[in-house]
Amino acid sequence: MRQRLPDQTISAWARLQRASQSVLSAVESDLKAAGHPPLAWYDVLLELKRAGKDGLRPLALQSQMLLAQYNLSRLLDRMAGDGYIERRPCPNDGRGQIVVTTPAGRHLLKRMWPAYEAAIQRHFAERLSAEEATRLAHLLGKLSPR
Amino acid sequence: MRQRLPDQTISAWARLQRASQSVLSAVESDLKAAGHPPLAWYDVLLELKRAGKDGLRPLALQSQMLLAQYNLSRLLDRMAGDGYIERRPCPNDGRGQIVVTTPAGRHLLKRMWPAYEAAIQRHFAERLSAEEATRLAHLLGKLSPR
DNA sequence: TATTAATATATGCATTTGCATGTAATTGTC
DNA sequence: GACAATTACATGCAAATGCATATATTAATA
Repeated sequence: MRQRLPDQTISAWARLQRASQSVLSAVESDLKAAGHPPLAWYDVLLELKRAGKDGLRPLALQSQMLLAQYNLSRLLDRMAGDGYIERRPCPNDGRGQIVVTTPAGRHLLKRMWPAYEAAIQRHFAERLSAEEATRLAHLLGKLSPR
Repeated sequence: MRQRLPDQTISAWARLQRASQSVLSAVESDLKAAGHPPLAWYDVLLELKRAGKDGLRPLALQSQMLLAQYNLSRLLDRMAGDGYIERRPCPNDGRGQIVVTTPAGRHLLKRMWPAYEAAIQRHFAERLSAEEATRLAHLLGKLSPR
């Protein structure tokens, strides 16, 4: 321990816990109320869409989403079980897979967005000015890998 | 849906998810590596300590920690099982309880702090200047209840 | 003051997470 | 090019979480 933490730091830390907990669970709750699957499903589908035709290796999804390997593996199980994604063998690497969205998955992504956008608006965006959002994004960017 | 979300807002939102996930799990992991219970245990003990001699109703802890009622109930089960807290009948309200720390609980709070402080330093504080921490605290404060 | 509604907390059961480890393929080394 | 080490992903089992509902008590109403 090099030095005692200053009060503003402790306060920022406490608020990070509270704010993320509060906003994330409110958004999750709105999604569920609209009859949709959890946020993580949306995130997976979005990453896959961004990745395009070739899909993504689970490994890449993992580091993008900061999800534990076994959690992603089971999340993909569930999403594949519901027909939203497909696992394909990876041509370059026999151990790996390529994950791609199905048409149903791409459709789900579209269907979820209105509820998701409204939830972000209600629980997050509404509480910040444009400038505040920019500053917050900048500060939070310092806290996660790359 | 009143309006499309601006890009900075979406970016801030995405970074809130990533940053909180990244930092919280890193801190949890350091605590566990040091042989300590999860963060939530520390939070409970700290709130109880702040509340002083009279302890707290679970209801109060719940809203302070933004924890679901059943989750808090079971968290208290575990902590009581390990002897860190005690549930006492509530004099004013026969339905309720008063939760207080035991000596072992107060001791745990002290023992956990060095590892916790170091983890906050390493994964959070180190990445922000004092001024940035202040600004971050201010912005995050807008996002959670009161 | 019965009776109904609301509140505080607990709990059975299904789902999810975490941990440890398994399996199969690939890479590195000699 | 054989063999050990590493990597990618899966999985059995225990713990935690979420959901629905139960139980006991207090507050509200008629």
